[in-house]
Amino acid sequence: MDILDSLKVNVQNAFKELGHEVQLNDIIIEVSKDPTHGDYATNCAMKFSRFFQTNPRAVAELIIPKLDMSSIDKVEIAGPGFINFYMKQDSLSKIVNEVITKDASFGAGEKKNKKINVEFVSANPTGLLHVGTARGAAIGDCISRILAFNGYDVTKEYYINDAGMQITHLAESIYARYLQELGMNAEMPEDGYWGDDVIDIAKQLIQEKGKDLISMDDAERMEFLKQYGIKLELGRIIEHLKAFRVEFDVFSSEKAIRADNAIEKEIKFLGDNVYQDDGALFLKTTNYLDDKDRVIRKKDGEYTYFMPDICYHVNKLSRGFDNLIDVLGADHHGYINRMKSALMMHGYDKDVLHIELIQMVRFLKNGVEFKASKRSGDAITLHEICEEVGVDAMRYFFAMRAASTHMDFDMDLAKEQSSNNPVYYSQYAHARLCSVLETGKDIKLDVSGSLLKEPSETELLKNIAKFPKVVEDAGNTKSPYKITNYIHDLAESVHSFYNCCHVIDRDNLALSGNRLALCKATKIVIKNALNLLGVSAPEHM
RNA sequence: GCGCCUUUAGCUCAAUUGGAUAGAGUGUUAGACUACGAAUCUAAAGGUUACAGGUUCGAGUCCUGUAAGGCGCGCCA
Repeated sequence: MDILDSLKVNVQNAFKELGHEVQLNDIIIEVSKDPTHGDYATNCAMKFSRFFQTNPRAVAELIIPKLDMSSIDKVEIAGPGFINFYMKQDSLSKIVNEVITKDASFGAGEKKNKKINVEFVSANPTGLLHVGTARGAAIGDCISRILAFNGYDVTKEYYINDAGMQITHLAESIYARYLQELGMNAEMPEDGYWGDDVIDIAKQLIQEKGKDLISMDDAERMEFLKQYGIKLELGRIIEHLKAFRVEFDVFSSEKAIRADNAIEKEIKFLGDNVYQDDGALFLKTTNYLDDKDRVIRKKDGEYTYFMPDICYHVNKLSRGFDNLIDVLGADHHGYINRMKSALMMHGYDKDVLHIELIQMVRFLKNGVEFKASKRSGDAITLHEICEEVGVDAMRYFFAMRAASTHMDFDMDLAKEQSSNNPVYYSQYAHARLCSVLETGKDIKLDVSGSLLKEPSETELLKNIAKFPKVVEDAGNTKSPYKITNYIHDLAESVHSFYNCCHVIDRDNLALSGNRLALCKATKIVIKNALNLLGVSAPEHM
């Protein structure tokens, strides 16, 4: 049991002796920011003062004599009723051995035996991925990594919209380019895709098939072009995502979801929730969370995108997932209650589906907003920006802020800042530790940590001990930025420690062994944390 | 008009989910390498937490109202 948990249990037992049952989760132990407030503190005397009909400080007076002091050096009451803990040195320093023993698994949560499906990116395969999707890709991937580390069984999934109108437009665009490349007259369709990628596809098509397509009948050619286009576009998307260190476990196709009359069966299942009005079919989502009923089949007999999406979500749940997470752009927020309503018609709780909204990123070029669209083909691609800025910097940047914040991405700054980027601050801490360990590799490590007494050493010990709690919190709140903030704090205490404590002293091998062990433990934690963000932990920079 | 998100230091963001003197980065100013990596460190300055009320031992955080910005409100996806 780690130091924070044992303090919680300690406090819980003290309450029990006083005749009050308190939930472990309701006891908050915080790491004191100010050293004059001890190492750790709890507000529980204030929080539960109502049990005792007296003021918080008096409650603290009651609790303190009941505490088990075996790992605590000193306790004091402060301010309005905080209880500050001053820990015995060895109870803090034993974390060194624990981290080194657990190594890559330090910080990991216990197996939860729960399956979570995280769906993200899911961009239409009609062009290259642009930077706008990068934030969702980074955050979705980080959430998946964090949840997996927390002990959940995570499946990363990509939904391919391969049955809608966009794909038809893609096929038409490819054919127009194909004819043009063959020197014939052809106009691009009105809703066509003008990017260079479509021209590339047309060229490749000519190499493989020559002029064969011209003689095909319309329906056959259309079907062929759709499949061909999807295959190539999706192939490049996957390739670029892989370069961004994002890989999926499952790809689901809308076409496959629609197969076997799945939609008709679903409508039958929805039964009384479906009604006809003005020639269209509506779903009575207002019976649940929505403020408006939604059309599922248009007057012309076509289904709206909402309908197969319902089938898709039901399909995911039928595969045995306990929870679904969708990572969506904030412009889809109207979609949340509608989808939850549909799932509630299946008897699911509204919370089986969590939708993580990613706020828009505004791209600035020379200080001016840069609007780009995929259709016109002038969008900046994910691939381009990765090459210019670097994957580590990109991922760190997107993982740095809460998903709900509207953020600006300044292209010029991103490039120029590369040596000034916060990611290097954290990576440098790791590289520095590696370097020290290399220099002192002949000195025997002392994992007892018994000689670590400097304030900057204590600070470091408390910070690495906190890691499992940070991971848990980041998982529960699906907030990668909490990991990023933590890494920054940790790196700060590393640099601070490094500057005031000389690690390798050949005249004091005992102390050196202690400090090298601390370096090793810290290095492990930084690496584990960076890994949750998909950012590398270099040994040299 | 309705709904969602946002508003905290000059700028970009935190604040352990209601706790102690609201913290980091960046920018500004002043210092620190003949020791393990100066992509670093140590300081200083910078705040009426958009505004007005309310709830309580205690509010940046919760409630009500106001203002500003973004995004939605389609038988598009």
